[in-house]
Amino acid sequence: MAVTMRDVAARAGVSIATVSFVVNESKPVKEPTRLRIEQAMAELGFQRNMVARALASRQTRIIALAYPALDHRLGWSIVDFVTSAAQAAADAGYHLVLWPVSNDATELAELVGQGLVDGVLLMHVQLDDARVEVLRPMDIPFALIGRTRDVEGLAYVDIDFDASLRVAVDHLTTLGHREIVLVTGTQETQNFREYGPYVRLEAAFGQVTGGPVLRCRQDPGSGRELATRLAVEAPTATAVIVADEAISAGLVAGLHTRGTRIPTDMSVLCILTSRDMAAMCDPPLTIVTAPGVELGRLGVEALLCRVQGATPPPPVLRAGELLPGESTGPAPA
Amino acid sequence: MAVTMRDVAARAGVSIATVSFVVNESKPVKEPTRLRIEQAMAELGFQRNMVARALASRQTRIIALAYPALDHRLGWSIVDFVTSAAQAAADAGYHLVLWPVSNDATELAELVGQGLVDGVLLMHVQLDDARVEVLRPMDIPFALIGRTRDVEGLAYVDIDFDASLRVAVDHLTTLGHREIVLVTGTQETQNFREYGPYVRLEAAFGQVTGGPVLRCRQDPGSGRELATRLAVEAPTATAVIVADEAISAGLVAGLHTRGTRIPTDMSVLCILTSRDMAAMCDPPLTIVTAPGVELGRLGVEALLCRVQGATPPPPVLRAGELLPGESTGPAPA
DNA sequence: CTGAAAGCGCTTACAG
DNA sequence: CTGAAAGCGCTTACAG
Repeated sequence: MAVTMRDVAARAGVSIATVSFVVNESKPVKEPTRLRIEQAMAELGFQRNMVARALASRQTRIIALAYPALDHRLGWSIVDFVTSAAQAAADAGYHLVLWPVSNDATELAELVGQGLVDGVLLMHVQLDDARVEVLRPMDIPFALIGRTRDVEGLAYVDIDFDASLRVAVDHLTTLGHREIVLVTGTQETQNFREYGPYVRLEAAFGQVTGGPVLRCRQDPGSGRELATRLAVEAPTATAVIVADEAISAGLVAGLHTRGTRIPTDMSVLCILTSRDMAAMCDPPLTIVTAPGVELGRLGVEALLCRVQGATPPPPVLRAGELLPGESTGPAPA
Repeated sequence: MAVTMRDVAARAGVSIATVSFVVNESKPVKEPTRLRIEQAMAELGFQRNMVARALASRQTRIIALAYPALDHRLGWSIVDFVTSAAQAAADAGYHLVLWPVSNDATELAELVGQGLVDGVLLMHVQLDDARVEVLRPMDIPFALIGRTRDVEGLAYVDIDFDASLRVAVDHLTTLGHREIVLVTGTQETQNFREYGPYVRLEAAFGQVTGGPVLRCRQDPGSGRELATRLAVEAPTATAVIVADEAISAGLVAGLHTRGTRIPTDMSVLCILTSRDMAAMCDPPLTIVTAPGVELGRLGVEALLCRVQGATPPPPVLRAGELLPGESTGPAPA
């Protein structure tokens, strides 16, 4: 039913090999021959069968995005990230398939063993990530969005947490704040520990300020309750840096409810989030952006370099940038 | 390098056909033979090559989720939806690939022509959707999340907008509100017109209340400005139903800034959004939920019925349910 | 119940 | 520059 290379070859009076050469531009073909073939293809509406091509060439041109569907709450900025990764793949002639895999990683091995994908992109990487150890010996190219403790030999793109955090702290200290709290998310499940972003932000925060860290479940309801905890556990703090989108909006709402004025009584800065998120709060939040769109594209590009055997690009770290809103102001006297 | 059926067959002393029969359980195989084969598979760590299987069986077991990446802003509830669709596909032994396609639909025809997918799931359906017309004659199964004006012969799952809106309006009228405004999003691009959800909500709203409709760009910043428009264009309204997540949070923040008290001066209800979204606002919003998780699963199931040639399930409409928050209250006297 | 063989629609050495 | 042919790793009538 579908038009095959055989049909095109017959119509153009050539062999299917020659058709393949022009379709793939894989070998020079004489002008007149090429024109005949191209015309035949156009007339018949030929489209090459990707599955057959995949089998013969040992390349599916599909890459997988593995994300731990169950073990970690997906933030909203994930939308930008995934969209941009899918688009970057499409631009390079690849397809992106979504693999919701549990973090125990055996599932990942099975999936890879099916031979359906040319490479795997891992997101939500933990410091010691079982998935990396599974993939390493499997001779399938992979790249990380995020990074493990030991990144020797790995292809990855990640946020520059040190720089991002410094941007946030600098902004606040310039405003006169001396007692700053950092809020990160909790590790929620057995299979999910030592999430890179939290560990690295906390480490950077410890170095720069030595201030206290509060951990909070990653949902707006818990963020709301955090307003109370903050008053109890860090009564003298004048500013808070929140490292999770879901928490921050809830926190702002919770502070409101308690009658804490932002930024008069308390400055709030949300780190690694989006402009839209900022505008949703009242007052509009000061944020340090999450480079999600950029990381999606860079991650796919890094992976495709490996897939295509090109020299892998050096690992990339991207810092977020400060977008001043109205949720931060001078420290109270 | 990889273990093939040929290897397994050799080791078990059978033909590859027989191996295939046990792998697929497609024909009865005598107990002892089956055991030998299963042992051989285990010893060799055999996994069948999905690409070869796809070529031979004419089924890739991949389904595509086509979403208009550029023409429409993705809401946050999309995360639940996509995750649930991917999971439902995985549960049924299928993979979900993301296709960011422009709305002009020729791209879609090309992608389908590649023979990579067994079926297509369309989201963000417009009343007259070019993609549906492209797909109809292409003898590839497809299903819609949402629905066109004419649904004759189509497989779809959608929100029950009439019922969902009625739930919202009932809640407000019970509280004594008589002047209610509906806020929907704008159609932003040439390629994107008459978005089903807005058209249907507006129609239902017209029938039930006859009240005014305001349209707003779908981002929190515009939602914020909407607070002012509301005062000008519907000065006597005491309640507003907002049909977009991005707008609603901005609106609440904007009302705050203007000094409008919620719900004392104005009740705000967000329709078709999530519990998390509700908790992010202050006060926590009263909402009618978006059945995103459920629709993701149902959409995949409807599509797979068609793919597998089963009798297609009857179209499903799901209403959201009311989750009372603190953003709605008695109408001011 | 099991096997030999054709075939899915391509790609890719190898000849010429 | 072009073609005949093997082969990618399976599935599936068709025999037996």
